[in-house]
Amino acid sequence: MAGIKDVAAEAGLSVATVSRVLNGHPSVSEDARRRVTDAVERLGYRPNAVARSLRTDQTRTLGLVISDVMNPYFTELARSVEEEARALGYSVIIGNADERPDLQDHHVTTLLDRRIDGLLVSPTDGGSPGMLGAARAGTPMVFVDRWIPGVDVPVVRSDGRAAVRDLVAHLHALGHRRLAIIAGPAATTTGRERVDAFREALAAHGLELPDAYIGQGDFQAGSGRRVTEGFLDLAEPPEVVFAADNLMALGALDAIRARGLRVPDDIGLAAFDDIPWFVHTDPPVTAIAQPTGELGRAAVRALVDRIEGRTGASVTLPARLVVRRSCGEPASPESPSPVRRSTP
Amino acid sequence: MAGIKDVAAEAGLSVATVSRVLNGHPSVSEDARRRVTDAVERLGYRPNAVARSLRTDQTRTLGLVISDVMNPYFTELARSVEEEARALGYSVIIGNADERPDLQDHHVTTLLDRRIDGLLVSPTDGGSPGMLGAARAGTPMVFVDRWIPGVDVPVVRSDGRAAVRDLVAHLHALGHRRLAIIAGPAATTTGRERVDAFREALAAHGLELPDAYIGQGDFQAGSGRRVTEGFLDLAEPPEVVFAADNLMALGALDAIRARGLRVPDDIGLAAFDDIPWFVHTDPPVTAIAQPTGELGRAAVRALVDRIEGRTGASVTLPARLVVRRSCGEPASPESPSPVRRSTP
DNA sequence: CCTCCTCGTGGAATCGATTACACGGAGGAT
DNA sequence: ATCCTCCGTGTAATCGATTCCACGAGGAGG
Repeated sequence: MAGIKDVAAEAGLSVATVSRVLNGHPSVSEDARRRVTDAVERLGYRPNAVARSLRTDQTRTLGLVISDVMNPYFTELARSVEEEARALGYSVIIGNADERPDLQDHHVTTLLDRRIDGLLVSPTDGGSPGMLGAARAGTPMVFVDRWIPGVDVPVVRSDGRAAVRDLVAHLHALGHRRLAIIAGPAATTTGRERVDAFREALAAHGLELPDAYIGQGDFQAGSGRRVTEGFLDLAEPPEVVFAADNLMALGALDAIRARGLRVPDDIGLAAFDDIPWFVHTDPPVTAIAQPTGELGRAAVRALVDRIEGRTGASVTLPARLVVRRSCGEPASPESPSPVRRSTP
Repeated sequence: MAGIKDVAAEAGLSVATVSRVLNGHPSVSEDARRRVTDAVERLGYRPNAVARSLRTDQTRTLGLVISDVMNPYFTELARSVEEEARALGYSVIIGNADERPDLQDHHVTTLLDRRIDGLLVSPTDGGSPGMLGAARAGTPMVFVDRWIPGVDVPVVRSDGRAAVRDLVAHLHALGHRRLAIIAGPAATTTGRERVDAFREALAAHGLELPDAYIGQGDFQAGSGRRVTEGFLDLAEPPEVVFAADNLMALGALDAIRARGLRVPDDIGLAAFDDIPWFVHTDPPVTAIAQPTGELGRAAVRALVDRIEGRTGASVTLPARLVVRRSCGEPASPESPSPVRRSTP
């Protein structure tokens, strides 16, 4: 492949001048500029990004370490991250941690070895050594969706508290009193937060959240199924199950269907994270929707701010409730709260 | 960040020896080896992959340019590609072309600029200039899922011909005669192939595929909706719609529901590409399942074979029909063909 | 006419690794 | 004792870019 030397030879100039033309440096004559661009054209020359990165100590690349690519929520996040990064002149390398701390660390170290300019992470657990090390070492970094308390890194996330309150109000208005939750891993912030918000919202209606109604999941479909089976085996099963992510909701749907039960008549279902498929499930699933695309874009902007020496602050965006039919039809036509209803 | 020189100083040896230890070169004394590993440990040294790549002219990185990350089929493909690559000691950089040739070219050139060792592509269209150039320039390359005829690059894909025959036999046995298809872009091989296979299978049953029953889609949900609306507006609408991918099936479901029609009573639906959500839609969707994970793994193996100087041949794996309820219940209890039935 | 700036350009150092080659010392063969 | 071989190690070239510094030409100002 042609190198900068070949271009210089072809243009009859030095590599220094060629480099200056390539980087839009002002002090180059119009004539030289033309000869260089012509030579580049003729040779089909493309600069070697590896060599350039070595010299300039920047790769114009962002690392994104995600908990689980197969989760549509994270897929959408990854997509918006890549879009915004591209708009800002950066590439993105995605690492899929699959909810495994060891894999997360593997990706973090690999990305650091490649000298990415900044790191976007939605941490799997309370903080793997490699990640903490990166944060301490001063690698520009931003947490997205989940974060690690006590680590001084901006967080871009959405606050589901209000939406969970809306959800509980909606369920309460529907007459449901025994509400259960399939929680995420206690080591993740989103895992804990959603349970807390749920419990709080319940309390506001004078309801309790007994331990039997808190199932421990891991954000994967399988755990949603297992936990739901446990709920259904209870002497007094819950009237509604709230899954803390969309994959566990899918598992819950599995378990319910396997028993020959029907949603919402026999048991209601709601989920955190809205996805296109929830419109088409049987029945359509009531869910809490995060502004996923906006989160991804905000995270990239915050990270690039840090990289380029600006401040790059934390961002929190509200989630909102999307009512569908999986918890039962409202008895009265009016909405239980100022909440948008999706088209059926 | 500590460099190899710092390690050499710390260990009281030359950079050459340090490098030899790091790369497991045999001719190093046990003593030197220990002193180096100790120094590495103390300094928390990690080799700079950028510098290493510049010198060795290999990045141990694969590029994967995918048509659409939001499509669960490609997500799963990407996941299996990354897994197999990791097992073989390679990283993967994913580029999302979003079914846009210009974006595809953007990613191909970016990846080439970064000097990736090999390229995995599922081409969006008949072949963008950058991609063709890469193939001609001798970049190790493998097509996955889709390919470009006339370009000498191994192809890893699945053959849906037999499964489509099974599907048509199934529909025919159910009594359906007016069968329509939502085709993919004619510029893609999968777009054309699926229509051809469908038409062929129809012919085997003495059925025709009139032009009015071929809708032109683009593998995105929106086109599935539009095409389906067209079908429903026909004086004699089809009894079953076969979508050439899962996203267009989702769109079809939208369109059908918007008219207040029911599947399968009013109209049947089948899709190419099976995904977990099809089990939970209303009703569960009959689909043709590709061995996605195996495709991704085979593609990586073929590509790495090429990179490392071995041959790396094309691979074709069969797809299979998964019968669910979206085309109607079989009148008689026996299966119409030797086909697996999924659990309801 | 001389001096001083500015501008365009080229030479060469540099980034952090790998690796060809040279070299010194130890040990075996003669 | 001499020579050869082999082994472990170090010196320096190299990969392909960027960029500091020096240099020469040409114009402005004295």
